[in-house]
Amino acid sequence: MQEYLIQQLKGALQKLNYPSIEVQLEKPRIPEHGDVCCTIALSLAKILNKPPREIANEIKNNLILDTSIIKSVEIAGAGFINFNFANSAIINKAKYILELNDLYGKSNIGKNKKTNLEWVSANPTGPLHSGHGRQVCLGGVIANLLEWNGFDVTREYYFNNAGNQMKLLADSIFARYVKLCGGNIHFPENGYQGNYINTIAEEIKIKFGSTISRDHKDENGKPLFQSFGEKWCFQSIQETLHKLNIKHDVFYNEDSLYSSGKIDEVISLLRKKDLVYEEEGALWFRTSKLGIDKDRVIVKSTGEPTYRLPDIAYHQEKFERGFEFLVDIFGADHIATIIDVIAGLEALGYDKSKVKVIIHQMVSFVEGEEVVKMSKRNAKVYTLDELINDVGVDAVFYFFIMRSANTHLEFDISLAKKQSEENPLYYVQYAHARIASILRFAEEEKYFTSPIDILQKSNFELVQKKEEIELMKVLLEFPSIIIQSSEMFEPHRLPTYLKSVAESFHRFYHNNRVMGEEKNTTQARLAICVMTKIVIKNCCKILNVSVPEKM
RNA sequence: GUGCCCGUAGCUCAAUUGGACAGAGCAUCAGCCUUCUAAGCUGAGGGUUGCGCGUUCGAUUCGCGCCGGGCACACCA
Repeated sequence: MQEYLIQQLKGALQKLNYPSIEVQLEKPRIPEHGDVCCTIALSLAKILNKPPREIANEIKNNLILDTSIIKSVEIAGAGFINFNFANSAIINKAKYILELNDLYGKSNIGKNKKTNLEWVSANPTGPLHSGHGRQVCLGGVIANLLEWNGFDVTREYYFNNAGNQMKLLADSIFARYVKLCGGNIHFPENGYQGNYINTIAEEIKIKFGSTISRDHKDENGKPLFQSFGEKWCFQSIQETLHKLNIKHDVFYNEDSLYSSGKIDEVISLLRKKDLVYEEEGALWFRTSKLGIDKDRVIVKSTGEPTYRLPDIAYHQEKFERGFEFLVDIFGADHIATIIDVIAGLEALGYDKSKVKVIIHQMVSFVEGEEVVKMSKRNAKVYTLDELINDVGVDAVFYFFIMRSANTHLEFDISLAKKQSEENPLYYVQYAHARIASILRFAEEEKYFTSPIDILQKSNFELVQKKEEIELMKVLLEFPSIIIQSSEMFEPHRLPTYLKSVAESFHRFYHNNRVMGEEKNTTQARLAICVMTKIVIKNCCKILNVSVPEKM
């Protein structure tokens, strides 16, 4: 329908000998302004030096439109051209929803582009905490969205199990272990204080007795406290991800960047471009040459690189593995590093438009009036597991995705827990359950309920009511919502859209009885129910939210 | 102090990538169940989009300057 209109508008412009600027259609906010509108007359006004309404009128007079597709054309406001679609056109298009079913909403704008999405990437020093949830969910949904749009997505997790942080983990566990065994040693400064450290220490005590030393080796000859701690933490992280139905394809260890020589390679490449220099025993990256306020150290005087260097090498390595598009998701607290990494990549000759970095703002949790304190300092960490236990997987996804990533998110735990009308998740799920209930009834009454049967055997002429048409219009927006959300990396558009679907459905349901009307009308309305169910189901699938048959 | 993000109804947030009278939910108030799920529907009130300039036919959206909040500013990751 839209393509048709654009063609006709282009034709009219040609006839009028107007410059052929790009014709775009928009969806007006207010329904009275039509199903779609066109602002081309406004854009042309300046070029042609003519009042926009006059231009709009000329365009309108030169349009030849099929009335079975476009019902009406109106000039309004400053020079908007508003169009209304004919019901028959809407109905015909809506039939595709039944035909496509599980595939409805998919596109191929990604053209199979090899895409790497890296996220979560927490180091194995503890369980995921609730704040990680935002990133976990964002990445999960964005990966799904990209796949729905035809990208070839590899889900990747980058971790570092070397260095000071792991030693600190081991020291922390050992200190707790000694305490459990009746001894007393100083707990490391800045050590990890979570309760899980105790848990790990207890497990070690049970398994290895109470007399092993700090440098006790495991069966592979590695320091036991570190390797045990790492394994424990990684397993915890993976179990949490598993609960959320998140599966990474690749776990990439930072270590391989060193063993493969990638790190040294990056240094020598930067050196060739005169972007590094030595000072006070450290190696500095001349970021000030790249539009950044000051230079940064990339290799400490101890010989260890800072995180920037492996991060640059890692991104380079991803390109070398053949990825055409890299997507990273980071919390706002990483903003400074990303700028350096991108600058580094650009300096090495990579196209920064092939790297998309999504930065999400922090999350605060509230329980009723109370703010849930999250502190790494003390032992009171609200873990992601606890959050999942408190509100369930569906609410975790829905609430984290519901808001735009670049604003601070307030996660209301008590609201997410509530099994009541206040909870926006239920509004959507309830619509699905309602439809499922109607369909169960319809099956008993021997109506067609499968999409294919309905498509072939229903008389769509009988769909005439206002709420029926309005609902179909909303359902027809789905594919473009998916494309927009993906192109803009804004999955929060999905819950917003779902709400409008549920709203239109509930209104339709309230004003029109499905079962019990004349038989053909009943069948036609069942068709609308099935279409709606398909859209809710497909959208929820991307969101990782379940669609209950009963509530 | 410097960089990034945010500021929209009492609260939590939208706003189609610059469009028409800025929209929802919650909360408040008033209605609707003998019928397929009332976790629903209908209506009412509630706003100088933090403030001020500027660009534009047109600004919540873009630019500049203030004010307020968050995050980051290590030879930590």
